[in-house]
Amino acid sequence: MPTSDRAVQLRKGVIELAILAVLDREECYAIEIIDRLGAYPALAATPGTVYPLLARLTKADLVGTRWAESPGGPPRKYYRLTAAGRTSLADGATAWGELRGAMTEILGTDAP
Amino acid sequence: MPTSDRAVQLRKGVIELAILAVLDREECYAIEIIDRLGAYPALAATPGTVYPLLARLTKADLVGTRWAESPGGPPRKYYRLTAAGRTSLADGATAWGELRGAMTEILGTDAP
DNA sequence: GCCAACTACCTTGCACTGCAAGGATGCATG
DNA sequence: CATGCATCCTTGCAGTGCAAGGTAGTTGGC
Repeated sequence: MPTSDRAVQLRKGVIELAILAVLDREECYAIEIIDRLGAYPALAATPGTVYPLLARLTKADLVGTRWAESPGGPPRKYYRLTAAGRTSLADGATAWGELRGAMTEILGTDAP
Repeated sequence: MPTSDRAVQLRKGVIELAILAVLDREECYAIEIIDRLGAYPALAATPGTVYPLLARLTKADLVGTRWAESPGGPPRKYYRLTAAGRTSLADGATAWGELRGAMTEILGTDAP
């Protein structure tokens, strides 16, 4: 077992959680994911970050892939959540909530 | 400068920010800091994490140190924020707020 | 036809972080 | 003095994020 504690993973893997959340909304290909994250400056990630991460997620069976033609350009590899991915997303969201709550208390700054 | 972008740092350095926040409230020695963080399971950290981190913060002049006798036991090294540390804490809190906002939107789960 | 530009895929190598494990030292009590 | 406790700290590993760079298919001007 690499790390049984979810919270520990979370502190490093905020982007992973964000990607799972994006894919929970709709099937996307990599560059689409990068664009979606780029809409939030705090979450912006580069291909060098996203591609290895998607490879990890695929290997862990949290996402599945599908090739599809594109209307002009090379074919696209679409990613979507598996059942395990949805479970992992739910766990991650819970852990995120705990981290967020703890940080809010410790920072003492309450923002709406 | 290793990293000019604060948000990038934050994703890895949540614990660093938490420690700055603890020291903003009161001067502490290392084991006290570990106990304060341990009050929040999501932020719990071990000595192996905290000592090197405090060494980094000291070297970066974000915290200062002071030795003081203890009532039974070896002397204690107390840490407190410097002016630069307070600035860094404020910056970090802002970056955290942005990350929190982005994650809240992307997760779609709105919790108060 | 053919070359440039664009889109899309992916890999390599480095620096930093978090952590488990383990040491070193001073004080108190049997 | 020997044991226990509080306190300090270091070493070495695994994992993450990222800049930089590399491959391949499609389109469009010439």
